[in-house]
Amino acid sequence: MTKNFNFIDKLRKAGLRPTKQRVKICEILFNREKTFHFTINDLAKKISEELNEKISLATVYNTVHAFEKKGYLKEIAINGDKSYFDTNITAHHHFYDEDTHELIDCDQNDIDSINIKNNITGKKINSVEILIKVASDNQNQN
Amino acid sequence: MTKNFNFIDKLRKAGLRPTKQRVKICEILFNREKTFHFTINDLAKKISEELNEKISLATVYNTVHAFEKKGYLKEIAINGDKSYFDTNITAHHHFYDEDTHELIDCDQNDIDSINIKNNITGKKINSVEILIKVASDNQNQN
DNA sequence: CAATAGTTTAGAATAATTATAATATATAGT
DNA sequence: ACTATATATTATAATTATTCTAAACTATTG
Ligand SMILES: [Mn+2]
Ligand SMILES: [Mn+2]
Ligand SMILES: [Zn+2]
Ligand SMILES: [Zn+2]
Repeated sequence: MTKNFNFIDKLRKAGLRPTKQRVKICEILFNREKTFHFTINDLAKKISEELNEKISLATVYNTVHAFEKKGYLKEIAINGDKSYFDTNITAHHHFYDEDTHELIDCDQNDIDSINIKNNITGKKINSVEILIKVASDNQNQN
Repeated sequence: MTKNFNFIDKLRKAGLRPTKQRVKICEILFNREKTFHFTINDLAKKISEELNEKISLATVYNTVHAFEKKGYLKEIAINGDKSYFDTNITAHHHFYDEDTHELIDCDQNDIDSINIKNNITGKKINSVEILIKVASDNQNQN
């Protein structure tokens, strides 16, 4: 309850109208201890599980993209299939479990900072991210 | 001409039948000095430009995936929209130009090797890749 | 409260990719 | 070389992720 006022405030500060749907999605995304990595489908499923009311899929897309634009969420590319989003908006690296298709945050202390000795001329670096793909050790050796 | 025999051989060695379409795609992909980064659409366009005959889009998809499975191509994830492929199959990092949507190989000497101090328990690391997103320096400062 | 601008929604539209099933081709065995 | 078999190609349909549309709804401002 108190939390909801926080979300309404948060949305207002970002210039987003605190609609019922946006506040609900905030609750699902940000009322948690740990980072949440999800696809739009994951989120839509969670909404229909945890909520009595439905939110239109278009609204889920719109809201997630609105949050991304305002810096509440980050988009992570894993494959060409679908987009992952991340409630951890700091610069950080990921493990991607190819068995479970899960994204896991990499502890920043576990990787030394990356030094790029030569950038493309006339361009500015916007982000530097590592993706570590892992899989079960006992695999069928083709 | 001599090149084609190489491609036929290359395909045979990988257990792929050297069909007309596969050899043609080999020519387009591998008869070049520099790494080629492309989307299926890029490749399909090149095929229809450089060839007199058409190759069905399904065959382009099938062939690219067959080559990927055999290790002739690598898939690179940039965003959730579409897949990029890479004729440079060695482990390497990329710049992604957000203005032109171009992928550029990063010289291995320009980045020190990455040391991951803690892996996920019970999992084996399959790949470690950096994606450096760059954009024009003189941008609209929102 | 009324006006307005912004939001939600169902459903249509697009775009990337994959599946289907008929036809064609490559290859191994004769 | 001819035939049988497995595999590949193709046009087209189907699927999936995402975005668009336009009408109904709602938050904010005065
Ligand atoms: Mn997006
Ligand atoms: Mn693929
Ligand atoms: Zn993360
Ligand atoms: Zn490359």
